[in-house]
Amino acid sequence: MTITNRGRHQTGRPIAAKRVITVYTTSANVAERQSAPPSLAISTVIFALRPSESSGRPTLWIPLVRRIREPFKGLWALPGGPLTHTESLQDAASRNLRETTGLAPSYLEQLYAFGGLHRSPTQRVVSIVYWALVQPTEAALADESENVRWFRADKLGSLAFDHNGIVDYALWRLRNKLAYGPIAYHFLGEYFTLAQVREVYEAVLDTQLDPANFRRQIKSTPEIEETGEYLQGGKHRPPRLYRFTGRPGLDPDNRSTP
Amino acid sequence: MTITNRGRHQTGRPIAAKRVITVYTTSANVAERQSAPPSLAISTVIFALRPSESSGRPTLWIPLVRRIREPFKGLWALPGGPLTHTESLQDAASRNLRETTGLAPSYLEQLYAFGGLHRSPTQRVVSIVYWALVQPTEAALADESENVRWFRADKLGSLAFDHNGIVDYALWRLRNKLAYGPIAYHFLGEYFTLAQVREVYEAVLDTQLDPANFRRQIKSTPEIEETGEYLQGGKHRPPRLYRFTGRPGLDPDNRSTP
DNA sequence: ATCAGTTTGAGTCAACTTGACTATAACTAA
DNA sequence: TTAGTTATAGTCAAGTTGACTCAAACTGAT
Repeated sequence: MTITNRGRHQTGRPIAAKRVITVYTTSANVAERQSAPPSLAISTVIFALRPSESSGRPTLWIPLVRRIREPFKGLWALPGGPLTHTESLQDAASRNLRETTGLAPSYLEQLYAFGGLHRSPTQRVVSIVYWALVQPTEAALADESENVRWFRADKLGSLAFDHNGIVDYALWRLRNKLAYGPIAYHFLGEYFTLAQVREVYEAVLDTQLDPANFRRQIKSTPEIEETGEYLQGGKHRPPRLYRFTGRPGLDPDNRSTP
Repeated sequence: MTITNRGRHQTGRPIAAKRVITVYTTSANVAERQSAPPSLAISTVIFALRPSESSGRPTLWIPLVRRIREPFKGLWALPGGPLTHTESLQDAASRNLRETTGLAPSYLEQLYAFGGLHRSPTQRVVSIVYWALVQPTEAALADESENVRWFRADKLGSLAFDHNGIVDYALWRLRNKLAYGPIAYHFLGEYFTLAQVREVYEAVLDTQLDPANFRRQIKSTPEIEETGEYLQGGKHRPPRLYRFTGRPGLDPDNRSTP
């Protein structure tokens, strides 16, 4: 939509009016590629917390899939795929996530539409990228195979296409949202202690936070609710369990959902 | 890009592999439409400050274009058009802006990719929407015609497609950015007084702000610089002129530009 | 039973920020 | 010269933040 004009150059639809006949094929030549509309793909940057091998403390991990064909055959890339006609962008991201990693996200938000001319050497592709958070219980069950593997977010190596830049941007966004919005809870289960929330912040922002000040700040946010429950089993005073009562929504797809 | 799979269901490219032959035409039937890839359009929400007719104080205005064909023929819509193959998303937005309104934006940022299934009654369209700020000197020169007209942002009436929702979201984003980031200056020229900055805030946020407190806060931001110049000509003490020294960049397209 | 070790959770205090408000400065117009 | 207007500095109380102290409540070892 959004096809508008002043009655001079443009004609209603993007390509329609010329009655272009386009043959898509994997070996399309340059002329054919130039007349084809840019392909549209959906990708997702998925974040989960998993214990680091060294320290055991939670750290940020991202699942990637290995490319099994050119371009960038053999390199790791973000999970993604085409957009089908019967699903919205967010549904496509969701489906994609499920198909490649077996995961159901607890938070899913559009990140950005990447459409630079030379993102792929073979084709003009516009990628609409989402970012997702999954809970550790989910992440532990996630499919892992020869072609799907989890990586520490700070040790990714060189990825296919412009995916390193996309991950950097997703990380920036995640840190930003964490600092300003109630997002940390989507990394956790329904009940959690304030220390667990702090561990999320410490892992994502890569800093140490003062426990006393942190709990004061978190407790002052309205989206969190005390329960009467306590987490037993530690070698110390049992911490109280809390529950998240807020709703995610900020972007247009989520804003109206009640 | 981002076409990845586990070697089972998917095949490299979205549609390519089946060697589909697709005929695009304005009267394409349902079967043809379903096999065509979703069309990609670029639209822009353009904001400028113009004096209100009633009070004379600056208020937010948006240029719209009239649709000259179905669907929604006769209704007002956001300026937009197709994405060509030789331009990036941002360039397409920029060109579009220039072609429909004659404007050059002083700020341009991606807003969101809208891709709901039923946004257009005739076609599946994914719109990548940008939002732009233009300076009032520019806005005053802007083309206006039978099919291009400026509207007050708070009095738009019913627009084509889902454009009312898009404008609402753009407004929300503008207000957010204004509150947290150095964005107000893009509504103004190179030199400005602190009172002018305050007028921008008051117009966009639709509130009254205390002049003394406002100047204290603004002066504490590093992106602003005192000049030795003063604005003469008022019926009062001449205010000092300031200059904006920061850079816009936050999203991936702008982050690296030095 | 008691004690050492741990984390939870409340509280204190100084530095800083914010909103409401006062006062003076510097111009124009009458 | 004076009234009107906005610019700009400053004060003060309330609220927030970061560094820090300390008691509470558990476990495990002695």
